[in-house]
Amino acid sequence: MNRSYHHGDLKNALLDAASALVAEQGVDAVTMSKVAARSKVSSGAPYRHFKDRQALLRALAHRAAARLGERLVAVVAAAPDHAEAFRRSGVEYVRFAVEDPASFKLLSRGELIDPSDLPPGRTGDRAFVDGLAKLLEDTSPDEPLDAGSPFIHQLAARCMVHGLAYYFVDGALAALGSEQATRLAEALTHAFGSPGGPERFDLGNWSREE
Amino acid sequence: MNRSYHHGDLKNALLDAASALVAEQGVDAVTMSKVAARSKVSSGAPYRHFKDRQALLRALAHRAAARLGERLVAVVAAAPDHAEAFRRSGVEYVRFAVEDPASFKLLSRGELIDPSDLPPGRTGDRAFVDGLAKLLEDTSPDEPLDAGSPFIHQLAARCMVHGLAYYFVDGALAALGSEQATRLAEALTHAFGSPGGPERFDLGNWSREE
DNA sequence: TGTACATCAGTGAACGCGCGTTCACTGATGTAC
DNA sequence: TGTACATCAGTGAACGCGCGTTCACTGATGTAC
Repeated sequence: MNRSYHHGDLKNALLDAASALVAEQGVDAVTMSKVAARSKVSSGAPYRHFKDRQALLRALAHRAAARLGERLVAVVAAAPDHAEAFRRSGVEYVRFAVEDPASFKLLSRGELIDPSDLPPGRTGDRAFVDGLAKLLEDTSPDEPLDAGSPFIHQLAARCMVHGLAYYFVDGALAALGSEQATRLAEALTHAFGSPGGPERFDLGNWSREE
Repeated sequence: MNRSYHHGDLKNALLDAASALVAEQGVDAVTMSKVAARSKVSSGAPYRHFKDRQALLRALAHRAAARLGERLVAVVAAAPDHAEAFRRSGVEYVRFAVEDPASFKLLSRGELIDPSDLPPGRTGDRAFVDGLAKLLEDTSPDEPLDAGSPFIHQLAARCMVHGLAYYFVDGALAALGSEQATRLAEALTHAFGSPGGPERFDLGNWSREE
């Protein structure tokens, strides 16, 4: 924790600088030079802590996933029942996005997430996608899908909160301010009860096949 | 339309090449060199048709907005009533995203859209955001928002289809294939009737203050 | 406490590369008579 | 139809720049005795 010489905690300072760049200009604007300059170190210094640019971005995404995971776990733990846990997870997802847009953007870019070292909480995601795929397989393409299926229900909720978060972070609703995001998230999620399935959204962690 | 020498239609060829790059590697991967190389012309040739890189990207976004606009107009025209028009617009939005992911990605990046030269169809967007803002103002922050409001209803629908489109284009559901996107969009939008408001989603055109 | 040395974190110059953009040029096309 | 000339689209070399990454270095810190 000393900050006299040798910076003290350059690794986290670099991550913070990179995070700010993501929030301001997007993932592609994260360059080693800019990250180093923002942290007031020379251009070579980051390589003492990260093998290369990819490693820094991965570490950043990993930190983002951990932050989202912590928030969702806390919200679920405080909820009185599954239905409320599910609903509040959705609201918390939107809050996370507007309060930490850099993390949200990183998690939306699946290619940065290494599935092998994700924090607890994402276990249910692959199962959800698999279940959805199975539902699609088991239903004839000509028949409408079962609107009462928990998968359809949960998908609708996930899409809704993700879309809302997206509009606030990168879209038309950014001008409204973050408190309004929470209010709208409350309003939208109240239309959805618990599907009786998984008790969390876990939205940010959906992995993508590469 | 001759293609002997002088390429014939280089302008559109450049846009197509850029579009392919967006779909494959994202907006930031669009470089003048790569666009020129894909079109089999020298690196300076694009400057006969576009002032600079920004101009090319803007033209691309403009073309994307026009394509979405046309599709939505056609779908609305074919619908028997407002409720169906609204619902089918949502489905069409998802279909557009999976069939032309490059256009979808471009339209999601508001900063590329010049509001002054958008195709017909986006007129309602600013009104929608304004109406939503007014609803938020008129309601005390401590009171829940009116769940029956057409604004809340339409917002929920817009967020849902945008989220679904996003997951198919850039996220966890990409592995499922585009036919499944349509089926899921049908299932999700059937839960929503028309709010009695605007008869289209116009989702891709929300402008952003810069 | 004091000295000697190993370890470590940050320096700053250097590299090769791909980028956006410019520009004098060349060769095909369109037009006037 | 044929010639002369203006227009236009694409060429390819060149530029300056910021990038990711490397590396010999330096100076602070930690440790052994």
